[in-house]
Order: sequence, then structure tokens, then C-alpha cells
Amino acid sequence: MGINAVFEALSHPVRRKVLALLKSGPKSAGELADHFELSRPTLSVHFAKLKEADLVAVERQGTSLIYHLNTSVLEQALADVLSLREEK
Amino acid sequence: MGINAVFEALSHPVRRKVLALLKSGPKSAGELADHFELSRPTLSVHFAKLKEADLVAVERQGTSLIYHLNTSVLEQALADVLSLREEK
DNA sequence: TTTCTAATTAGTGCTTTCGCTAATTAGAGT
DNA sequence: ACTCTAATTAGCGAAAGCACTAATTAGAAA
Repeated sequence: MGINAVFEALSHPVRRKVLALLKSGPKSAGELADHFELSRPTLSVHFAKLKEADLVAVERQGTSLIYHLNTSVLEQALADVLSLREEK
Repeated sequence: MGINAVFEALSHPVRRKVLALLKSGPKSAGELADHFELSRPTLSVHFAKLKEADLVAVERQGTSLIYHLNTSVLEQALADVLSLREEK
């Protein structure tokens, strides 16, 4: 996993937009979903991939799940693109 | 097209390794292929995706095709990751 | 033109991704 | 316990990704 999952996660436009939305601050799943014309379950799967790549962190707040952007992991991916270092 | 193709291209480890190899200078398709345990046709398709994303440029030299890294496009992708700007 | 080498395109099979609807889990409020 | 809302997991079908072998294109050299 690791960097592979990160690039895989970044490969889909919806997931990149989710990250962009989180840049301005943490948001609930529903709040994020309102920015797309996709079903909640579909978005939920996208969230799961971002979480798997550790690009976001989740926190429960009552009945809502709040997603946070994990900036450090994103910046690491960035550094890897810059230097074109490869995993493994 | 555009940024979408770039991130799509970056999503596969083989293609990222190709870019890393090109960092040290232009190389022919065969030269690149020697670094992988994949068939030439398979690699050829990977090259095509990198070309489609404009991450590499190709130049014919006799019977060989020489691939060059297109640094500016790569750095643009990098900038996009940094700022999390989204296309469209 | 024939031949050889370098590389790509065509065609196939398998696996993964992605979207949907339906069903399930989790917490809050009554 | 029941119910409502928020969100995820399960299951399915369509589409795309990836690797292979076989066939094709392009240039160099005889």
C-alpha cells in the first residue's frame, strides 16, 4: 500500500475534488456529497479510497462522519512527483 | 484530456517508474523496456498513455523511438496537487 | 526488393473500477 | 424499544485497465 494507494486515489476526478473541498476545512459526508450529482453510496466508496490512502481522516460527530484532509500525506505524494522517487 | 489524463497516467507504478527512468535522460523504448519484466507490447501501451498525457515526447531516431521526459507538464501536475486546484 | 530489427497496433481474456439500488449499521431523540 | 437521520456495506451490471500473443508498420542495410 502506501504511495501506490495514494496515486490510485488521486487518479479519479471526483476524489480530487473531494480533497479540494476539504482544503477549506473538515466536512461531513453529506456536506461533501451535496457538491456532486452522484448517489451517497457512490460517494461513500470514494471516501473509503481516500481513507485507505490515508489522504483523509475520519471522526464521528454524533450521527455524522466528519472528514479531514491529511495534508502531510498529500505533500508527501507531491514530493514524490517532484523527485520522481519510486516506492519499493 | 489535460489534467485528467496526467493523473490517470501517474496512477500506474510502471508508468511512474518509466518517468523516473527518463529523469536521467532520454531513452529508447527498448532501453526502457529492459528495466521491466513485461512484454514490449505491454510497455508500448504504457508509453502511449504517458504520451497522451503529454508527460513524455517522442522522437524517431533511425529505427528507434526516443522518449523524453516533459518536465513542465509534470511540474504542472505537481502544482495542482499542491494547490488542489481542479480542472473545470 | 528482400531482410532484419525496433516498435506499435489488433485482438483476446481476466480483473478491477464505477455507478446504481437495496439492505445494513450507528447514533440521537422520543 | 421504536423511529428518524446519516452513512456505510452488499450485490449487480457495464465499462475500462492490463497483460499476453499474433500481426503490422517503419526504417536501415544488403
